[in-house]
Amino acid sequence: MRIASFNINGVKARLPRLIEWLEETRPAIACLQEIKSQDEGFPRKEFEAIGYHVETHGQKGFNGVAILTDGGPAENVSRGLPGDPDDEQARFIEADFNGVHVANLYLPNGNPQPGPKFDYKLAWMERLRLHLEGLLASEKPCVVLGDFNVIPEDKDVYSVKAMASDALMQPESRDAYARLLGQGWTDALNVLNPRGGVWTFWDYQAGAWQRDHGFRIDHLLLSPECADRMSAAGVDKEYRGREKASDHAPVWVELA
DNA sequence: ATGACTAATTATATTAGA
Repeated sequence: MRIASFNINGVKARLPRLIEWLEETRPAIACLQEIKSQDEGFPRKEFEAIGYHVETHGQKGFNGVAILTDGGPAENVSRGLPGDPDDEQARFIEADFNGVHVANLYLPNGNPQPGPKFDYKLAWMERLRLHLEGLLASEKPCVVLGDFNVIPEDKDVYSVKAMASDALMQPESRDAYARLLGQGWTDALNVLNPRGGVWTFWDYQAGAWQRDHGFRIDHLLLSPECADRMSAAGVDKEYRGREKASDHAPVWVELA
């Protein structure tokens, strides 16, 4: 079964591209970030028409995540990252489908740094770490995926110099990501491409796509139970080059 | 050193993204 993640940068602006991608690659589970839509405004009928069930966790204007499942509804759907009842940003949704637990996240960007947005990012990552402890302890097959807004290592960015002061690759961001992996998660794209050079995001500006100025910030973390079943993982890079594309490309993992 | 794009919003400039 294929499990995919796609930061779509606006579900309404991306609708034709999104339907096209689902029909062409047909993931069993598709996790979306940056739907930029409230739940009631999400165009669910268009997805249901091609056989997907829809679970959303949205808010007005920005953020927002969704889980699409092929041929049946997700179960045990839970919205919001535990640990801070005052956090109103819609960045996390998790559910079970086909015997796998998927946690879909849109981690805060954190720019500009230093500042309150960076503090929020690091606090969010600490909450995530605590929550993922529990998922690992369950010993169920789990995939934690989405837009992590972290460039894990220098090999994951086209230019270290150009991004040096960005929140995405500050030591604090990288340390927090490394602590997650240290719990026992497998970074699927990383283990299959140990030398790096794999990008999932290309900025709209300055011809970044044409120059291949990208970086890897969309990740698929597999629990040991899932890592054993991984048969392939990759980036659907060509979708970044299409008309009215998102600035992210989809990422996916195939589990036996 | 700066700006470049794109999407959404009680919009015609601002916020946010990365």
